Amino acid sequence: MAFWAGALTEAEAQRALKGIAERRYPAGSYICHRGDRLDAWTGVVSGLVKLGAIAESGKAMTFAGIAPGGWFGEGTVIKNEERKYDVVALRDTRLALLGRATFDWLFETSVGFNRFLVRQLNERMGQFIATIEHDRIHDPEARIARNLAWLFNPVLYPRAGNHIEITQEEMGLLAGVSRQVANKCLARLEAEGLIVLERGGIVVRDVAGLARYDGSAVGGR
DNA sequence: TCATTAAATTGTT
DNA sequence: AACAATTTAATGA
Repeated sequence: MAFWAGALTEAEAQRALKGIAERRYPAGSYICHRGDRLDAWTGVVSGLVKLGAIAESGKAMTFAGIAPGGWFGEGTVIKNEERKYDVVALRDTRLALLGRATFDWLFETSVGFNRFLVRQLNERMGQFIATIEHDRIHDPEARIARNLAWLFNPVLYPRAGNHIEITQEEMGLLAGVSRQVANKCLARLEAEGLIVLERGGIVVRDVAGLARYDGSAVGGR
């Protein structure tokens, strides 16, 4: 089961399990649109989803990519408001949905659950701050690097290892660039020793290096 | 186990 | 966007 369940007591975990439903989404489908009311805290069981929004200017913006083991939507559930972003399945995806009633119960009852939430919110905050600091990232290579680093955040996605299964096409969808550009950028990042490319996957050698990548580092332009 | 084929992914133009 | 090259998965002898 989900790793946050480890922070719960036996009784809490059992009740949480009963409140969870699972749904499947085919690749490319919208899980929900901005403005929808989806009263569930959502976890990625398998697959890959993207949180993002379309600005009024028409520019697409990615807030975060969520890999298996990642959970999102707690803000929407806690504040009982509409979604502030779009959620898209980048590939065939299975989601675990924790209903509002159960979420509220855990929120009121479980110390472990709240610890987990605070940790998660704090980590997200740090991620956004880092994004704002670097501001206006138009360099596609830097965007690829940042999105990759997000996927390897050890707090948000506590998987073991430094390998992720993701195609270059999916990487491009995440960063908002074409597959061709993603291909070139990844090749450069590999040349700089930050990552190693595999077929259908990427091995990260230097997560910190990716996180602070600003396009002016090594081979910079 | 090996050969053939289909599908997916990557590298280029 | 289209094409070629490469790798993997599936199938059947």
